[in-house]
Amino acid sequence: MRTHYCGDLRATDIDQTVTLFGWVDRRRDHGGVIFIDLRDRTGLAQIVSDPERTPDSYPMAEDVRNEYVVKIVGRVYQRPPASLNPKLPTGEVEIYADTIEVLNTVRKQLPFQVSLADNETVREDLRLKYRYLDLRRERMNHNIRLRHAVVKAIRRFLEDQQGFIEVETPVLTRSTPEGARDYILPSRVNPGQWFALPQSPQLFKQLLMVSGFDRYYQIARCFRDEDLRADRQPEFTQLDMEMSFMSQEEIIQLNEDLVCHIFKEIKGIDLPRPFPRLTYAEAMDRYGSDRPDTRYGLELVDVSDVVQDSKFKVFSGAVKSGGIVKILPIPNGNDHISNVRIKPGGDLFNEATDAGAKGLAYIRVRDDMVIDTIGAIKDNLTNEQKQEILNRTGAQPGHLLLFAAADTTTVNKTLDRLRQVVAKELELVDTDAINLLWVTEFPMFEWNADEKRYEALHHPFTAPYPDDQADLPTARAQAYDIVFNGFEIGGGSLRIYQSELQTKAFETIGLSDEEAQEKFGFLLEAFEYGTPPHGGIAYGLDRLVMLLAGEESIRDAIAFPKTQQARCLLTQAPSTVDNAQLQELHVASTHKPKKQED
RNA sequence: GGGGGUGUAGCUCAGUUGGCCUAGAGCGCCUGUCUGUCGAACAGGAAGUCGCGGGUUCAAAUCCCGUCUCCCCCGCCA
Repeated sequence: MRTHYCGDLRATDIDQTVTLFGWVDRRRDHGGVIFIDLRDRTGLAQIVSDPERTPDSYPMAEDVRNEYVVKIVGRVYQRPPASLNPKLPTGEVEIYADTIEVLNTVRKQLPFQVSLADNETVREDLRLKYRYLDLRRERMNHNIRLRHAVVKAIRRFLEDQQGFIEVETPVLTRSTPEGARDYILPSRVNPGQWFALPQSPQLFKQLLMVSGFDRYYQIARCFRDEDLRADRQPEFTQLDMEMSFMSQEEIIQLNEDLVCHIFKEIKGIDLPRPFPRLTYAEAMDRYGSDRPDTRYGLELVDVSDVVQDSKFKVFSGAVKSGGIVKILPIPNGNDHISNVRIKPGGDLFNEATDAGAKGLAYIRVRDDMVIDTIGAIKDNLTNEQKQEILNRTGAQPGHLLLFAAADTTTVNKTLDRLRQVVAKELELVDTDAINLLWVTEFPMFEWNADEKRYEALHHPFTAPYPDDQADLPTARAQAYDIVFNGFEIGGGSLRIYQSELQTKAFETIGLSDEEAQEKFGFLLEAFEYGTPPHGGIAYGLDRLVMLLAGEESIRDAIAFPKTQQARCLLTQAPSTVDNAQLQELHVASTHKPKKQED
């Protein structure tokens, strides 16, 4: 049997006879001596075979090829001084192979090299089709093991230090309104009825609080049938938590403890405490986003009051109709960003109009603080107004000021996007920085102008601040998001635990008593039987692992992810099924496949 | 649903205004030389439905139309 892992061998193992199993990572044949890099999950070890020192193993060493699975028995030796390899943890030693046994060969040409140079990449669709080979590679092997380490750290902390217990909740559950599109499954036993896969264990974890479990967590698979992005998969994993009898402050503290524990375990970093906090209003004001990336400046400046009476109608008009005017000040922007890019047809202009803005005004600050801009702005702002704009933005010669004037949402969305584009282009992002922060005091509801109704910003079980209960539509929620370098990695809230207040919340989003009863009756009823005050949080585990791994796609944090078309290239799922299978489920497809020639 | 990008040897890519393309390079693969390499080196060799289908042309990897894949983004994702 195996006595050691390859990557663990050290000088202290010298003179030992070891048995190793693994894959041939590389083979270097010098005619008289053959080196084999043997790889297992821990790393590489150099195997040596030549006709004099290891006559028995030499014929086999000649025959093995990359990715063969072999068993090697041999003795650990100190490497000759000139042959030490400081690049390898095992680089001080090598194994003289007494025997090399091929346990399995590679019968087909490998679709890509498992072991390849750092600067080479492989097309992602190939990697996904042959994911088992991709996972053999260092990068993915590391990511998946990192993911495990994160989960392990979470479990150790929550279970061993904080008294949480993990409870599994159903994957076959019921469809609920609001939120994302559900994945649904037909019930064979109940013709015409459907299960839904959970978008999150939200309702169950609240019920577990009613049951008195007090501290629940789960590494929970969640499903949302929406279009994919680099950081969004249709099935993903949440670290889901819920606690009873804790204030928002206590929950935030416990979660800072958790996040610090994770960073300490994974990165060996002691994060500074407490994490900075921004209210939602402050985040929107300063960054135009509820998940600001604070690794760089470029804070927005509101000048609505300065320009509200100006003769430049774009500005004053926006303010008069209830909107705002804000500036994104860009130090040295004049050197990097040309007028062509700001004017119609330019990429920054398009970025702005994509966000809903009608255009993009600008002021360039030249030497001696001379203002360079279009005539309409130059002529229609008073000197006092110009001076105040320069003062507020802290403008210096070289500054480019980009203006957005519209309704508040559009202005923030526009400048948030431009802020990110500019930061990336001017390389203002400190990629080594780790910025964690809380965003608090979210509004309970958001007005949906298209559907003319309020929508829950977080979800409809979120509790308002006690002082705000009288007017729910404008109430602030006791909700909190945790943001990591501009990514929302988690969010949670205190929950409503009184059925009267819950009913009011449903009313606010236009969910009638009847509908509420039909969809959430079980929850409302549960609240009638002694419900503790409770609250919780859920983290996007895949996203967290992605960021910790330094990856830019959530797929690189998941062993077997889906493509952007929500397909699995490895198994070719989803697929068609037999008609008989459908009939059994009382289901018929209405999809008409395109004509195929054959 | 929409916008953008992509597809050429097993892999990563080059291939300019259509013709020196009978499609190249590096890596990998195969054969050989070589006893201290570690992305071994050197010599030789095999290897292509230029995503797929149509069209224009004397001539298409290159131009046009359609279509598919994968990626990024918008919408969507409480």
